Amino acid sequence: MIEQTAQNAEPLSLERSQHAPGPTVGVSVVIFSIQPGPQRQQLSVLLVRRNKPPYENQWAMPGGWVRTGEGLEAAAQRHLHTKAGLTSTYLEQLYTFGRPDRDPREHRIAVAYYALVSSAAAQLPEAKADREARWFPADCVPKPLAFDHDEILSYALWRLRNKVSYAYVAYQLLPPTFTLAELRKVYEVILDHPLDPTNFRRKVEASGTIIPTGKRVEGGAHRPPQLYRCQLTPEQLLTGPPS
Amino acid sequence: MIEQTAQNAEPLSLERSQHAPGPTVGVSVVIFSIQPGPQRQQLSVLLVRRNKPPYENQWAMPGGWVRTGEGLEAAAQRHLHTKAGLTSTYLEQLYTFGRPDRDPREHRIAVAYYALVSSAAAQLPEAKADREARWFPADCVPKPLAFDHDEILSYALWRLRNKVSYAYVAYQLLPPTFTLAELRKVYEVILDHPLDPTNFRRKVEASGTIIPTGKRVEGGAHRPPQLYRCQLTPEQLLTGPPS
DNA sequence: TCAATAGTGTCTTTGAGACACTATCCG
DNA sequence: CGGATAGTGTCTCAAAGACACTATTGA
Repeated sequence: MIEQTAQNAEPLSLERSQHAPGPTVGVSVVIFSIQPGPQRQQLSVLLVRRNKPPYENQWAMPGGWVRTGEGLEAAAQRHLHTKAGLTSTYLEQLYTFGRPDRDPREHRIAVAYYALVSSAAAQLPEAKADREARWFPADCVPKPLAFDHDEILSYALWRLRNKVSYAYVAYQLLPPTFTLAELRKVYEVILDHPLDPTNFRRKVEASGTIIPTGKRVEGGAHRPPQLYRCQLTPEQLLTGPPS
Repeated sequence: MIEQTAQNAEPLSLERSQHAPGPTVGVSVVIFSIQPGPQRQQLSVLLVRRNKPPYENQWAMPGGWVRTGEGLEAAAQRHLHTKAGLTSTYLEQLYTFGRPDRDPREHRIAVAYYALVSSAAAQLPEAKADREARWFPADCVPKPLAFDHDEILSYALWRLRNKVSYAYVAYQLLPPTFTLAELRKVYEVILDHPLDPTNFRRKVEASGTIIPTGKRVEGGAHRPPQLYRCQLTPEQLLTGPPS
């Protein structure tokens, strides 16, 4: 913890407030979405281009300071919104990166979050699109990223791939109603391998997390699939971190 | 992250360095060990007693400042050593707690770690034992703990119970050689329910993480069990966090 | 009718758990 | 020998996966 437990009472509080302010604190947000790629849907990450040193012109995950009195998640949401113009329904703390040399200017720790954004909500503001902010396929980002962001990204990918296989997070990447094929596609894109439609259907139906809307998709050239929506019980929403 | 990406360039860096220093940073360490209890072995947590406000005389997890230029894990190790007099073979980042009001004095974030200490290495220095630092059964700590440490502890417990069921971390709580019954006991104590000795043996043997030493325990009143030691491959050591 | 996707039924394999059984030690 | 713990063999059951099959649409 943070407070001293006075045995070994080095005069740390004094020392600290006057001479050693300690590391500063920021947040970084890895923003995931499914975006259309050259061939097919791809798991993508939103990056912003830095326009000042250090790492000028390199791409980085959006982020920034945490203000005094501001919660960590609130700070992440704020930067998500101001830097990328997006709002996310799902935000989860990833890991805190604290290597003293991760920022050449000073010792700053970064509390990293990752966010899931549905394709529908993933439109970038015109003003920023392409020049200042862009979606990149998650396995094909312009390396190296600024700071230690390559490391942050690869950990986020690892975590998302793990999480998707035991928690109901994939829904966050889809619009409110979706077909089973679309849901399966999300899993396939994240896990990067095909899934058996039969068994996938059985498993998802058995989980009780989707309910049929009764409606069907119209206008396709084939048999129209049913539309489902997601309904998670409080337990299924439990993501793990403290309540 | 931490650096601004100059679009939306509010003059944050200036503001920050002169007026708003942002939250300060500390670490907290939840230290686990298996300790003998009234009836049997128990999963225990090391707590230290605070001897100054705030929360004077209440129990808390050991921890303290992160120094400028010091890595987070190094800070955790340092406080583990100076506050509790222990050394740990296993230290893993848990979560970062940042509620602005978690410390009544100022906005401080706590990067929480948890440590596993073998029973052999869990002896507290005489000077501290009982008065300043003590092992408590993990499900029976003196509530409320200082700050938000109840929340940190319950999350650490949740995480340890999860982790033990899919990763090879239990060995960290045992001496270098151990019997299968001892290893099983560790699992039973953490998971808080009995395990079938037969199936436990099969599963552990199949995992290939233990190798028989050929030696046996002597002096028991019954058939002497074999001693094993643990050998983890690099893959099995992978705990998840970034390499 | 055909191509293509939606959706069903069923077999096999695998791993977890239950549990009866044998082995070996001490006193 | 008897009590206790170490260690083995085998059955059952449930979930995961493979895959052949039927259903329904537009063109």
